[in-house]
Amino acid sequence: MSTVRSNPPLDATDWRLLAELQADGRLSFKELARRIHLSPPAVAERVRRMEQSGVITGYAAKVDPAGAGQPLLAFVQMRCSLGRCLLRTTTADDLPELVEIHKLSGEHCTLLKVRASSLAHLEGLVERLGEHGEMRTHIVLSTQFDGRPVEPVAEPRPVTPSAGWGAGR
Amino acid sequence: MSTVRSNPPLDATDWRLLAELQADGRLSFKELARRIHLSPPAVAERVRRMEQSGVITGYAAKVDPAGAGQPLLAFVQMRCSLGRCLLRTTTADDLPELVEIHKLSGEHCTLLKVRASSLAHLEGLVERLGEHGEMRTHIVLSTQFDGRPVEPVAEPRPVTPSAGWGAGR
DNA sequence: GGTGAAATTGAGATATG
DNA sequence: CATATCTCAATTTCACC
Repeated sequence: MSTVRSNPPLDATDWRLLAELQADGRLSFKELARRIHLSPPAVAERVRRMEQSGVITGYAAKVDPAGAGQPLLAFVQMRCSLGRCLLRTTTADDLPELVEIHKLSGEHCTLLKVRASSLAHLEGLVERLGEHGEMRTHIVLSTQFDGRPVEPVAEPRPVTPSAGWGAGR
Repeated sequence: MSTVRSNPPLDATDWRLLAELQADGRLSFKELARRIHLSPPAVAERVRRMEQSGVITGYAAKVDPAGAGQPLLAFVQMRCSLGRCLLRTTTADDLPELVEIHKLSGEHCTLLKVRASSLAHLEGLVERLGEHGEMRTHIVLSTQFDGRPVEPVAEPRPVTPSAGWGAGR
């Protein structure tokens, strides 16, 4: 509801809670409290704060696309033709196989992640997408991992500047 | 546990359950039953079957990466140098910002999806990845959607073959 | 901000029709 | 597959530290 604002940074306890809840979103406060050595009310308050601040956006069942009949995955780089841009001429309901849309820097404007049930299905899909502009399709042969939980990252270490170039300003 | 086998195809009721559970993974059987007009035990049996057959792989809290301090997203196409392949010289724990790894057909062998807390962070990360081979980085400017639920897709319609070419075999 | 304990509410697993 | 009962567990709210 509220606009995006910088939330108070997450501490180590919050990250432990997030790790547990991303691995199993149905854990009770009692079980969570046991795992991170805190009391259930304390856990409940932290979780509620992360829910209300937008860090936790919801809870979902994880579905295996292959198990659900969509074993094929591909990425499609697109450069839309003027007036035929996919985002302006098509709605999400028309393309259920489209699972991600990102606008990119660089020479191709859009990156699509698509799932399909068969090569024939993928072929038909690529045919349809081709109506919207130039594109380049990459079929995924295997996936090492996907949907990895959000984890804390190390603070950015400053890049060691080459001697003689000094700081950027 | 068991090997991947073709499961009995999902019917319309299963897909409705999956839609509800992907939108809210904490719904009770009672509430699920109310929404799809079925009895709680019937719902429970369907959900259990999908869990055991591997269609539903688990339940997870959804975390907003930006809210968790990682607002930047990028895709990195890589062609690993021989003997320096990322997958063989690095472990997942060393690169928490790496959220997806896909091996691709085409001229670049690998596509990485990475998250970072800042441009400085991303810069340092790209520097590290560069040690493993030739690469091409695409920064995401905006995301229309991501983590879209798995939905039923229309059966592949056969591509209309050009007259005069006949069937493929 | 976290701990402890009690009461209320609700979920899930039966057995039966 | 629907209905109904039962048993068990979790959440919430309070007072205290």
